[in-house]
Amino acid sequence: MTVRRHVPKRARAQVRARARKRDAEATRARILAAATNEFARYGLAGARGDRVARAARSSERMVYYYFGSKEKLFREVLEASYLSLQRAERSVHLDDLEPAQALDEFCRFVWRYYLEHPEFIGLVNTENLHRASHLKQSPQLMELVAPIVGLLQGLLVRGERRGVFRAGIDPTELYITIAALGYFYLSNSATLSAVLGRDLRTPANLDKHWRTSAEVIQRFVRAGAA
Amino acid sequence: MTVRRHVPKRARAQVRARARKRDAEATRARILAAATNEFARYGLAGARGDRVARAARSSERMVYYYFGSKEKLFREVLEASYLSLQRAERSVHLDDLEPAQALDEFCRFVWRYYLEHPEFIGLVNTENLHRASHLKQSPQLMELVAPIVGLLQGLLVRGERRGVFRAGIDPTELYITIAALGYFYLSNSATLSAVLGRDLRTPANLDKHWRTSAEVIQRFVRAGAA
Amino acid sequence: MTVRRHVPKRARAQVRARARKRDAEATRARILAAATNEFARYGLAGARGDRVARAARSSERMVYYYFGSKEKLFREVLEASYLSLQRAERSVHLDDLEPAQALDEFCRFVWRYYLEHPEFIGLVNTENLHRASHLKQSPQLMELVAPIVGLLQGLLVRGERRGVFRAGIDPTELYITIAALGYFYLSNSATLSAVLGRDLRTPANLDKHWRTSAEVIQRFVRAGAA
Amino acid sequence: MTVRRHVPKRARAQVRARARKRDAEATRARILAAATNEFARYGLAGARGDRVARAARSSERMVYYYFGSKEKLFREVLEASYLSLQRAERSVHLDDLEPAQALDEFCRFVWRYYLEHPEFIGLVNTENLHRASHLKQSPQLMELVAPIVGLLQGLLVRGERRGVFRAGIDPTELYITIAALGYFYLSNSATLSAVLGRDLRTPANLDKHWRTSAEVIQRFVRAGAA
DNA sequence: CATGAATGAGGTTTCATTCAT
DNA sequence: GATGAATGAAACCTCATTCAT
Repeated sequence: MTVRRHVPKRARAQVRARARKRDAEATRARILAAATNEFARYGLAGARGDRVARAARSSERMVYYYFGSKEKLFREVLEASYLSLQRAERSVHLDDLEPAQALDEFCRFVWRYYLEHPEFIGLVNTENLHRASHLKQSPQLMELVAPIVGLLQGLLVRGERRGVFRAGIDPTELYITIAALGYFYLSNSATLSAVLGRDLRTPANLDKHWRTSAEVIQRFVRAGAA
Repeated sequence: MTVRRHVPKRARAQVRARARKRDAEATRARILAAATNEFARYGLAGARGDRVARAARSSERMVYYYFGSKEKLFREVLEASYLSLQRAERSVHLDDLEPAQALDEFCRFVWRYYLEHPEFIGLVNTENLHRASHLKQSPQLMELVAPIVGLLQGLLVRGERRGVFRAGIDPTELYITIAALGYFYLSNSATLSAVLGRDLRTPANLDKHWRTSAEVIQRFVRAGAA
Repeated sequence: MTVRRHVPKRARAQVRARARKRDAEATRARILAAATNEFARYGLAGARGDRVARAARSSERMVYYYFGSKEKLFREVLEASYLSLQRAERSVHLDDLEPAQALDEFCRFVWRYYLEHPEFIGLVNTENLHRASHLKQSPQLMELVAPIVGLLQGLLVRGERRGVFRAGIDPTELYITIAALGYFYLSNSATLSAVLGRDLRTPANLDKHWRTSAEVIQRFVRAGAA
Repeated sequence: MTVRRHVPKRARAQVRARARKRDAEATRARILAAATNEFARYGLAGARGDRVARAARSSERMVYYYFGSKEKLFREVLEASYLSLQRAERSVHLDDLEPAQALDEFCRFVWRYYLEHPEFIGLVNTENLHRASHLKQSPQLMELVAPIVGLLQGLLVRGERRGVFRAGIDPTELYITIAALGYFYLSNSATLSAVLGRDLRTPANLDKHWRTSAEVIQRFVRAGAA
């Protein structure tokens, strides 16, 4: 008989459970991750339950065990994606920078986020196809972006006071403009590349677009002749 | 029973054949229109053959009779939509206008086109979900937008010569930027409205966005301090 | 080449179609018959689509092709069963008989119908489990039994005038009583047999019950001391 | 933290065990009650384990823990229901009453029992759908109703001796007839109401039916002209 | 040419039940 | 003794497509 150090009974059970794949949290998380990818790639209608199950190293049955239905799964995926964006947004701190630089930083953040989270773009497109019906069911998400607009507003006021930004800029419109420049380019890169005969996904072109976008924004807010 | 004048048998057959042909083409057109709407609203995976058939006052069987398969139908719909855009673009004449005004006109055209052709946005989003795989199969469409970029390039050169536009602007990037501002706003209005707590589809907000976009572009190209 | 008599083109097509099992009416009818049996034997929840398909020498797909859903199939089965009963009821003619004999004849008809249509009992029990929710959706069935009650009423009046039936009998209650005696015995024969230790389905016992029932009814309506 | 008197460890364990046992039995009872309701409302095939668990404020797992399988649970429910009826029947005492009045009392008991135990009707219908297969597996239930038939037989003999009941009435048939009048009316009230266009569940109609039934039985047994 | 009938394959979901502590 | 996690099997239903005249 082997000697063993005392370990709390509960902890031991968990260890064994995890080994045997009886870890609810982990299973749920794997399914959610797989579903995020699936919905982003194929949309809601095109997503397949068995692909989700296989990618999550689980079973289709488990998907329903944890999420109830395809639509509910999509809702959770969407919520999680927006919450993820929100979390990232909270990590942006612009107060220490000069207004122009801060705005530049913000644009860079947005661009990077879209670039590094293609699944977000896929999910949001799908949700727009469905006229935001799932989003509307998540009350907590209704005021998700509000803080980010507030942040931009503060920045505009600060810049205006220092005389570097002009007055009269709607922060919501500014936010939409910044988002549009990055989102559209990445979301539509496939058709645009085909139709413009130019691969928009090469590092050089990605970089060029980022620099163009930054300049578009700077010139838009900059104080100066009307 | 109706009385009818004697008409040679052969001629009568021809008339009937022509009528049938007209009907056939009308049916085909109705199916194509219905399918355009269906694919735009529901995506490729979400589109339903029976809905197309019903909306076209035809039968599912006819859809296959004329188009062979769902994917081929989608391809035809997509082609027709891009050709429609191309036709509209050819109707834009900017040579008689001042460069700044001409650019404004162009922006207005793009915005209007997206606003009045929501199905185009839906189809393009769907095609991007499929990584432009259908578009790539239509050789004639490969250089569809090229002329429009050429047009912009001409405009930029003209403006630069007159000293109203600055140098160094990539016409392709300019085109993408103009497109982005309109497309993103309209394509994502549902989720943005939900998340910003502001209905982006009200006439007032649509107009505000159009004016903001026009200004973004003007300030971007305008000659002046770097 | 074989000589053959002229046969209308359409008829020939039908013949061939039937041979190849492309006869919509017949397929639909086979499915309906199979479903009637299935629902009667197993109830709505217990009925299985594949059993219906197999019994109908068709496919599960065809069941949905013709009936849309399990519930709609059940509704059609139920409607058809009630219509079948109605048709049988219309064939009962009691006007030529003496009132007492006519009533006897009517009881016999009811008893026989239940005895020869066990599927009707099964379906009606199932529908009662569902609180008649399907029946309520078939407007045409709402006044199905009304005529039969009217017929009984006429009989009661006639008997009363001749002094052989007493006054004050509610025809609806009489109908329910007649139905109850037969229906309950046959519907519950399994549990009753088990619990009474006597096989209620032997010919002798079936006959005894029929005779008892007839007497119960006769003594109920007969004129005489209160 | 509550202060508590010192109690020997062993005794405390016993108390706890007893409490647990009480809890266990209470849980079991709640499940049985919930299952009774569920099977009565939805039949065997239509019954859902999770609904039973929720209604019993327990878990699906516990249902299997205590009852092993859905069918065994149904068997227990059925047995308990028949035993409940038997218990009620044993409380009926008719010896002190005049035969006619005693029979009336008996009819009233049967009617009341059905009226107040709709779950009994639901369960029995379900069991008949299954051709009494579960009932046949419970040996103790085989002679459940025998005593009640014996009671009726005694009553018939008594009434015959006093000259108020006629001879030759089969007590089993009498029992079935009494049961039929009440059971059928209540079991089929949904479809009958729909089809007769008259709500059989109103107090007035329930009362009218009870009175009719009582008269049917009295006239059936009463001594008098053949 | 046109069409009513048919269908294989696979999708989502549910069900009763067992595993493993 | 009690329980959270898991699951195989099969249910219902849908989809894009073809058959056969």
